[in-house]
Amino acid sequence: MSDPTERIRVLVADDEVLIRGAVEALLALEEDLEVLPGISDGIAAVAAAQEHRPDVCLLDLEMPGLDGVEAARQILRSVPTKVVIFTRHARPGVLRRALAAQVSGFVPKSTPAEELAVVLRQVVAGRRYVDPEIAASALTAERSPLTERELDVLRAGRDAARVEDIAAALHLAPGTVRNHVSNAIGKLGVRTRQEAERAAWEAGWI
Amino acid sequence: MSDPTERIRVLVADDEVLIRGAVEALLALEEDLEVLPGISDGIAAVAAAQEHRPDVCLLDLEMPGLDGVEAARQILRSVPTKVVIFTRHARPGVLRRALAAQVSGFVPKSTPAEELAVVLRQVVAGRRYVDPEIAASALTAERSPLTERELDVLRAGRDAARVEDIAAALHLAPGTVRNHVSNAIGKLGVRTRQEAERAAWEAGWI
DNA sequence: GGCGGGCCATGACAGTTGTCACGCCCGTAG
DNA sequence: CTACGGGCGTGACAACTGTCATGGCCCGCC
Repeated sequence: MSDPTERIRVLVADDEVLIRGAVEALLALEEDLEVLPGISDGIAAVAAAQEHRPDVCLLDLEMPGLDGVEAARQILRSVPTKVVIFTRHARPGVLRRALAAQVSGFVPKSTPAEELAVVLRQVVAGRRYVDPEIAASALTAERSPLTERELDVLRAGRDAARVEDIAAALHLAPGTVRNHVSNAIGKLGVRTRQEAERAAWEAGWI
Repeated sequence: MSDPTERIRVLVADDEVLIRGAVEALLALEEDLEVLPGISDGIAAVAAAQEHRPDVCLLDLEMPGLDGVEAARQILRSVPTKVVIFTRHARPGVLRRALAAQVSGFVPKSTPAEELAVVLRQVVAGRRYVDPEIAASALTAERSPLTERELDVLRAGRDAARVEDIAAALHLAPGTVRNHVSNAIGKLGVRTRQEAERAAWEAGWI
């Protein structure tokens, strides 16, 4: 896989073309890396990975079509390669989800640029790399104080305007939904349902 | 300023270090560009611009401390240089604000990477560059259907939880605020105050 | 078995939000 | 001058949201 005479073949997927181009340029500076033609969305990334069989895929988390973790899952199911996720919002919950999908690396966009090539080499060599900052916060982060049902309600609330809609979607009485919402609001220390949803989202719980 | 024997000196500011590094690497490939030490926030960008007096500053719009446009305003007030803003969310209203701040270039992060150096050269040569896509949508975008007062209310609502707080901030009766909100909701075709605020924000009206 | 404790479900109640109909002021057209 | 229309400000009213007290269910533990 990492025969020293062969260069490491890297596939980069990011919908922000400017950034993808920049990252590709950065990686192309490394003599032992070969950058494959870049990709702009999750579905195309899966197809490209299957076609080119790169040594490692660098996937942006936020992409149209398929998000990075989902794309990683599909790629890893069909191609013997490694995946590194990189993302802007490094929420602990996402890290968990990514690791569950057998991703080998996880870097936030706040890491120094020089690190990136190092991480790719490590990952290709069979090791894992997780940004220490995020790893720490994922470990120290207390598990969600919210109950399963409360999470359900907040999740359902993300695409429902009125409480009554949530109730209908979950086959509950409106009062029940209000109660779960109220509990969540109390636990999260916020004042409104929307805020609770945002807070839970940012904590990576939904 | 662009003496052919001197290279163009570029200052890049972006809080996402990985991306900044990548962009710097991309620009460093161009022989006629000299990349100065990068910066991670708006305030530092102003200081760095004053110290190094680059030919052009490439500023990310979303930065902690000072946002790109505000940083541009301060830089242009004190240093003879050009500014190019680059951003993820290219809303027409932001473009207006940027141009009002005498910015010379405006590129979304979805432009192809090769463009970037071209834009910088153009700007240093005294011309302007605005992403044609955004320019078009800024021109065709109908002016806000909202009245001045309605915009005020939505603006004030962005950092107030309850309607009553908005009323207090604007020295109005709560009922009046509710009325403006209601009008805005109707005009924007949404169902709740928060949605109206988001819609107005994304349209670049507040 | 009997006893808490946690979670879920529900309805009553109070506070907040959105809708409506109205009055005021001002600029303009007839 | 008068009528009209548009924007602003206001209160009454209805709908929605968040809080609270209550009860059922399941599980672990004397």
